[in-house]
Amino acid sequence: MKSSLTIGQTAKKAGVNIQTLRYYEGRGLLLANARTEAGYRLYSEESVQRLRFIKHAQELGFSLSEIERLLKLRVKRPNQCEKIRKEVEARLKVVKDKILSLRSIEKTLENLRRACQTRKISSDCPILKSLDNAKTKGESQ
Amino acid sequence: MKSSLTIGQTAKKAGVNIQTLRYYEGRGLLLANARTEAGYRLYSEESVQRLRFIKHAQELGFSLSEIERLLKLRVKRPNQCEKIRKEVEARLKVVKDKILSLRSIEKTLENLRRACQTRKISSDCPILKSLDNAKTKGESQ
DNA sequence: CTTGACTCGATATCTAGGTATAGGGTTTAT
DNA sequence: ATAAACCCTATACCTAGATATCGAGTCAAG
Repeated sequence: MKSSLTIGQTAKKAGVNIQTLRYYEGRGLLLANARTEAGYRLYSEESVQRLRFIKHAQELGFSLSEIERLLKLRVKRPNQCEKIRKEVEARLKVVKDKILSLRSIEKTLENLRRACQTRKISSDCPILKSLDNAKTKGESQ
Repeated sequence: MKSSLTIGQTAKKAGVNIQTLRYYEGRGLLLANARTEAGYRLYSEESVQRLRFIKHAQELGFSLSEIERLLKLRVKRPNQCEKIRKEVEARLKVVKDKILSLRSIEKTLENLRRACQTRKISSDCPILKSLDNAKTKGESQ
């Protein structure tokens, strides 16, 4: 017996708004599993999981289109393995870069915490240096 | 001799739009160091660094107000150490949580990459499970 | 068999974070 | 001394990602 949730139950479980589900459906990000006779959307537990993934990923700085790409990743047929592997590789790079940046901020904050404990004054902004491996999109002076 | 950059030079160096600088000034996120007689904004190298930090932090899912909090963190007077330490602790938790989530996604992607190489079919969506330690924020409307 | 909670689609509105434009002054290189 | 390339303020507009509202159909409980 597979669970069938109404849109309201699903939204509540995932902690999102009902219209958000309809909005995601419009974007093709989360489709209902089925509809009742009357046209009511029906969802499953996996829909809830999917919703939570989306919300979580947004907090990590992924846009809805990036999240779509992440959610599409799976090996359906062996012959498209190479294509998928390339895509996985690309997503992986983005994720690893984010982790590196965050670890750099983390280290700075930990230093700052230590400075607090030893009551050492830091008049300049310590966190500024943390991400200064910038991409330098522009050029030199 | 400290460098003085015009708004255009600053924007170019940081790879952002000129109006973005004016917008940030309005938000109190990045003030010009000074103004010329004619009212032209003047920036320093540190402004460029600050801009890059902002842009980078946005990609990690921080909002401008969160970024403001991060940039305000410094020990100005020893008597407010405890207050700052608490704030650092809070920011640190957010950062560490993000790292954990990303590491979980990273692991899933690495598994998927391995599955690709061994041509193992995965009909369901493997990435879904990665963040299933959800927070269940509560309810909707 | 009705009433209140729920759902539908369609459309309008909102917030965050910019980006563009208009009308006018300033600097710089020719 | 004039045109190109800046800069100024103010205001309008834009995109992403939701939320709210409207008028109407549906369902469950008394």
